Amino acid sequence: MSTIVDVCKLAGVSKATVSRVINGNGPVKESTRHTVYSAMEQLGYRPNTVARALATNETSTLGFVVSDFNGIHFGLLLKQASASTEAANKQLLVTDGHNDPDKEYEAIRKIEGSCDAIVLYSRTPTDAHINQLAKQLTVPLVVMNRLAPNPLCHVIAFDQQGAVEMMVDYLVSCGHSKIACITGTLNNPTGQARLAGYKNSLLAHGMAFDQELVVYGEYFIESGYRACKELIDKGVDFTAMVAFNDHMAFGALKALSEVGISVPEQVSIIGIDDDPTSSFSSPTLTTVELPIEKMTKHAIELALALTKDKKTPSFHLYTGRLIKRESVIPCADDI
Amino acid sequence: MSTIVDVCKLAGVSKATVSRVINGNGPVKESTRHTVYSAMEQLGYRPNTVARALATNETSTLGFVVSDFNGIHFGLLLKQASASTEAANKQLLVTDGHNDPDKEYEAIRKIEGSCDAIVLYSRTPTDAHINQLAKQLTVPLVVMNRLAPNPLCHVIAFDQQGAVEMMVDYLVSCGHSKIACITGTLNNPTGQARLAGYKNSLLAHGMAFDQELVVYGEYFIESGYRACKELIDKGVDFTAMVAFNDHMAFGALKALSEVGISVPEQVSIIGIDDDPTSSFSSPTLTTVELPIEKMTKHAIELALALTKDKKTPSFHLYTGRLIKRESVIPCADDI
DNA sequence: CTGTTAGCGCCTTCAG
DNA sequence: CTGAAGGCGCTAACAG
Repeated sequence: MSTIVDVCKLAGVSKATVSRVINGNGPVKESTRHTVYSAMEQLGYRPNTVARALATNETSTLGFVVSDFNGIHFGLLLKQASASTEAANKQLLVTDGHNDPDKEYEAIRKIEGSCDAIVLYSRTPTDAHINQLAKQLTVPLVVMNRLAPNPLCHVIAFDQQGAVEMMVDYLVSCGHSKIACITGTLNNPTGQARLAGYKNSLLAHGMAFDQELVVYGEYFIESGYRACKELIDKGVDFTAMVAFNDHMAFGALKALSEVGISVPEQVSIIGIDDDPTSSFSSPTLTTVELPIEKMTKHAIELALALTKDKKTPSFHLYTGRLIKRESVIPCADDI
Repeated sequence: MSTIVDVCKLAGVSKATVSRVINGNGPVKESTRHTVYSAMEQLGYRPNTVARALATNETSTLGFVVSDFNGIHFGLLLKQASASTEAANKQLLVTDGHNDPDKEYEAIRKIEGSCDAIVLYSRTPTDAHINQLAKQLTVPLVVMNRLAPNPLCHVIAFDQQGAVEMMVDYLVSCGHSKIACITGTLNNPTGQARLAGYKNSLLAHGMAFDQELVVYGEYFIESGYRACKELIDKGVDFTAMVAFNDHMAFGALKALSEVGISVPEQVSIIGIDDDPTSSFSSPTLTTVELPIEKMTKHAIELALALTKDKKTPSFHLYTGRLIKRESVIPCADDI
């Protein structure tokens, strides 16, 4: 690989001049600029990224950490992240947090030195983790998927509780009162907020919270299947069901159809995510859409901006949107 | 951020010594090693990744390029890629090729300088693209998803044609003869090989290829829906259907159910991918599983090995595995 | 076992 | 408008 010195020799100029034409800054006479260009071309010269990073103290890459590469929104998330990053002519360094706050912490500290800012999309870390990170990190941090503002870092949030409230409200407005719930993992803020939304909406409608109607899921399709089966096996009576994501709703659909319970005639179902498959299940799934792409775009752009100049920590809340499809209808038991 | 010099001063030793304890190479007296360690700790010192990369000419990161972040296997792929990479204590620099060979080429040239080897998982590039890359790249290249050996780079391949042959063979063995086909995009080797598999298997069974039975899809669920609808609208007669991936099969399932054609009683369907959802559709989907994780692991490990010492280009072929579920049954028309 | 001395390839004042 | 020189932080011979 040829270096800047090779270009210097061939073009008969100094490193400074070559550097100027590479970076398009500083004044260079048109003619010398030209000779330098052709020298570079002749040599197939490409500036060394690493050397440049060392000299400028800028890597021109953005770190992106997700809790688990195999997560639901992952494709969209990275698609958008990559688009926004490339639009700014930067690179994306992505890392998997392995759904474990400690591993995630390690992962972040590891990539810290290779990027100019970090965006964290994760469900696992506690506030303590985040705070520690924000304090230790030498690069700006933008956190997605937190529930509350943080005095130490910027957060792009989604109103998890509000989304589930929206779902339950809708079911109630359709006359349902026996509303089952398949939760997600409850050991993190997202799951907890969603469950709070479920309880809260019931409460708001003067309905009692019944533990028996609640089964535990883990966001995967199988866990929705299993959870719903559990409900059926226990003989719990319900006319509607809230699933903490679309995939689990699909699993529930399967469990219900296996025992001959028809959706939506006997049971209405609603999910969250607006997974692409939701328009193609039978019946099509009523759900709440998360503005993942908008949020991601925002996060990346914020992170990019922070590499230029720090701002005081901000908080941005996004909300979901109800998408009505076939899986919810008025309650048949309704009197 | 403290540098190696700060550690030197505090520990009262030279840079060389500090470097030795950091890298655990070269002899260092136990006691001085200890003082250096505590100095580092006291300062919260962390070696500068970029500087080290410049000095060693090794970035300890691996480039991974996918044709599209929002692709089907993407989650699993990156999950495995990240696992293998981290196992080797390296980082993953991923890039989206935007389903366009030229953009992809640019993307690769761009990350080239930031990694020690590159793994390319893509459908779009032609052999010419690959060859050009292999020639120009200054780091080793491992390509996944090619169909044939390449004299210039290592390839980890999947037997696309064989997979579809397997599918058609199975349908034929079930007595089907009017077998429709929803293709994927046909402007790349994968789609072409799969279509060749379809034709080839028919031929092998002495059956004629009928263009009317073939509709064009683009791997998304909607395109499967649309393609199947097209078939139905045209009044084409078929008792079985091959879809070039599971998602399109789901779309087809929807289209069929909308017009009251029951699967598998009236039409059998088979897909490729073994998508997690395939066990939960109604009916569950017969499909061919791709050993994506194995292939990815292999690719990463090979790439990692190549950073140590180059080997002469190799070719590794993986094959699919038929997974029988409910969506295929013997042909009713069978006499 | 440890220190000295060059670089790695580029950017960036500061002179001219 | 251009060149010289120092430095980014670390590694790696080479001496001692």
